Amino acid sequence: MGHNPRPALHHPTLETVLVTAVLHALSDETRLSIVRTLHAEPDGRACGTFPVNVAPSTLSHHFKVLREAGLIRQEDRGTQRWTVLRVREVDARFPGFLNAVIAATEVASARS
Amino acid sequence: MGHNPRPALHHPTLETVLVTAVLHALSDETRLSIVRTLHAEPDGRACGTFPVNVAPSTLSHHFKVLREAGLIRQEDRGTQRWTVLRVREVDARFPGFLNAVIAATEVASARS
DNA sequence: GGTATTATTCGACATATTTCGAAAGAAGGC
DNA sequence: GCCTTCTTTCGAAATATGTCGAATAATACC
Repeated sequence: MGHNPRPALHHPTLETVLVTAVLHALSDETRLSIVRTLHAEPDGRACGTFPVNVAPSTLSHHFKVLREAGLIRQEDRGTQRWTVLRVREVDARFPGFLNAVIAATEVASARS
Repeated sequence: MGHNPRPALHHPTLETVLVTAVLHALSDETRLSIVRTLHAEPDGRACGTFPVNVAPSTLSHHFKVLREAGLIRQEDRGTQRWTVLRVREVDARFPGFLNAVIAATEVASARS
């Protein structure tokens, strides 16, 4: 590999994450859309493949907020950064929360 | 009554409220504390009785955010403004969501 | 009408957050 | 080593948000 490998990403344990940080992370339209997409695709996705309308730098910002809120796990695969939702960990920490949020967004988009 | 009664407060129907607005409303420590307090007291409370540490003007701001997110209902009783959580309406619109959020905060405060 | 109580509004300030383009950087292929 | 691909970082700008004190305003009591 290269002589300066990318630094390892920090993934906080769910126990250290504030409830308000999680709620804040999900209160943004773009981040909520990312989480919905990942919830429907347990195998995850590469950064550049999400159906969102923001600049790549803004997307990096949003991934960072989600990662620091403990909602996603990311790892590098070649030039791509792969993202999965930390469903089990979030469900263990906040039982029923993620499903309720996803369900709430589905009602909203069904009405649109 | 007086000749200039206070204008009626606007309480949006839950159908018109964005999921992100609800999540945003709850992503603040003070507002989350208000919602927890109200969840435990279905009869509601007067504005000045909540165990929070902010100025009255800031509290008014937070009540406004919660009201506009459709989470609380407020009415005037003499010089007091009474507040209740709109539990049934929120549960009807976002089944399981409110309980999951409250449960999440209880885990958090149990760990403190 | 004056006073007390309760709460809001107003305006200002500080901080937080979202956004982007340009530059930078790592991995991979040739 | 160069080029391509993918993504991040940096710095800046705009917007959003939380905070407060002072002033305002309605209700209630006398």
